[in-house]
Amino acid sequence: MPSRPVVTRFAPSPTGYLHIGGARTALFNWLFARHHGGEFQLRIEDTDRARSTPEATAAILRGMDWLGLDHDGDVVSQFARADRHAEVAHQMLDAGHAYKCFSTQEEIAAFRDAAKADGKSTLFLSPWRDAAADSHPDAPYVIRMKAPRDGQTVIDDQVQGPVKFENKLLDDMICLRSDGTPTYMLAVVVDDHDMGVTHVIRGDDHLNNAARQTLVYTAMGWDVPVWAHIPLIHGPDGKKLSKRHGALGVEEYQAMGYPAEAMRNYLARLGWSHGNDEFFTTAQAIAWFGLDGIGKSPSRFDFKKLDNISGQHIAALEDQALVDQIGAFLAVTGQPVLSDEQNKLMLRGMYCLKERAKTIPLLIEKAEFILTSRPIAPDEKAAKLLDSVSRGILNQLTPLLQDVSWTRDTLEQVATEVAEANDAKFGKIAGPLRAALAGRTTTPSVFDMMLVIGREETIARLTDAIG
RNA sequence: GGCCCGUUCGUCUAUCGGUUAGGACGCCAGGUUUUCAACCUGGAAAGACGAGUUCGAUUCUCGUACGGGCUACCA
Repeated sequence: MPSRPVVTRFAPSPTGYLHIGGARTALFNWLFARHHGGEFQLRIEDTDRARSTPEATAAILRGMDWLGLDHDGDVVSQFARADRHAEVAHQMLDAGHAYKCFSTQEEIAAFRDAAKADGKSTLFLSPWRDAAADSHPDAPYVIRMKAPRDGQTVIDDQVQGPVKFENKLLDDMICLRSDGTPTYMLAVVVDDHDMGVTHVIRGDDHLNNAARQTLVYTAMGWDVPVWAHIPLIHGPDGKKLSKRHGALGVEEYQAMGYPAEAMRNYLARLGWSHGNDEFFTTAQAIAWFGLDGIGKSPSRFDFKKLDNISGQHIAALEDQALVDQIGAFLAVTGQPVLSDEQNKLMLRGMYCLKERAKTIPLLIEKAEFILTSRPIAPDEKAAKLLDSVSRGILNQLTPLLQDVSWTRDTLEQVATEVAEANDAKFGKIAGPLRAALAGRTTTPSVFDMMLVIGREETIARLTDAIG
């Protein structure tokens, strides 16, 4: 293994939002770099000018930022390095590793159509590969790699194992287009080399490309990076993830209220494992992550499991961190943020909220009794519980609350006594109490609510309900 | 069509020739309970198929089937 420090990179093309598969690829690269104390770099592959947009770049950056995948150094624009790519293409040309090809796109397309019709290989063998310079016409040309026609190229992939490719099946890929711009195939190699990338961790849709790219490394005399091609994430139906599966962009997950910590945990677990560990912190993931833990088969995205993991993280997060996350969530989703007073109450009540929510919005829903204010308008179900009999019992309870010590034990004792005095169990008055305090039928424990909002507010709400 | 990769409970996965094939999510049943959630106990649930190697295959090899990827002057 090289003694060079580990350098990984995530290299998305800015043609849309950061999708969930890309996010996982980024996460693996990030975890690997952090595990080794190396660098994680970000490169935007924007050489396709027609499809690249600054909006997409911004969305990718936002997604990375939300997931907490911080990169080292500046964001590299592949397009900005076009001159360097052209330089390398010409170096290969000068060294005899590449050649000028004057075949037009129409000629090549016609060849392929014919080959396809005949059921023959569509591999295009340029007639210009060995043409003498004095036979070159004065016409536009591309620079093609002069790939070896014999032997084989082996990709020693850290996930897939050794993969062999017959060189005769590899085409002379275009490095520089006829307009002088570089192709991705060339640019990716030049950039990875120049950026000092030691480990290329990417989707296995690039596995075939790795063979042709290896040829460029070899031609230039550069070190070939360590390859790790990870399986793609599939949709619930096992097919390739696509828009019809919904929720593809990471920002949508943010908007659904999954904590970033939970997303990192779930995404890491998708295709990577560390024994039977399911729930872990980011710090643990960094400590444990390695290429040998990556599986070889594609995995499917499962919201049920994400929900579960998310719930565990919410329960485990610090109260203040959760209050902060609620604030961030509200801001991102364009909702009014909480007042200082509400935040204070949220912090005080978080202990009885966080054990029961799988996502941030669910957490907010459970906190309705904190966020609401008098007079409380009970919803339909709650209103039903506040019948005359129940109101009568609450009327007995309310004055007793005036002087008891405001602790869970005494509140529970008083409530139970009132219930028994009415020949009922506590369960009988829990519903009406809940309805009166929150105006809802699903809330935290009634005693927890009383403790959080305090004696004065409790009595006021009960008095309102008694009417 | 050609090349490449993959295939363990419904899902995510453990297993690195010898296990009653383990865990998690989900599901079902029961328990607890102050609604929801949580929690506790129990349960159903898997090696795609066929050969071969071996004393012994989920594990190694080959074939088949199925799924996926690539096959652009896209990335």
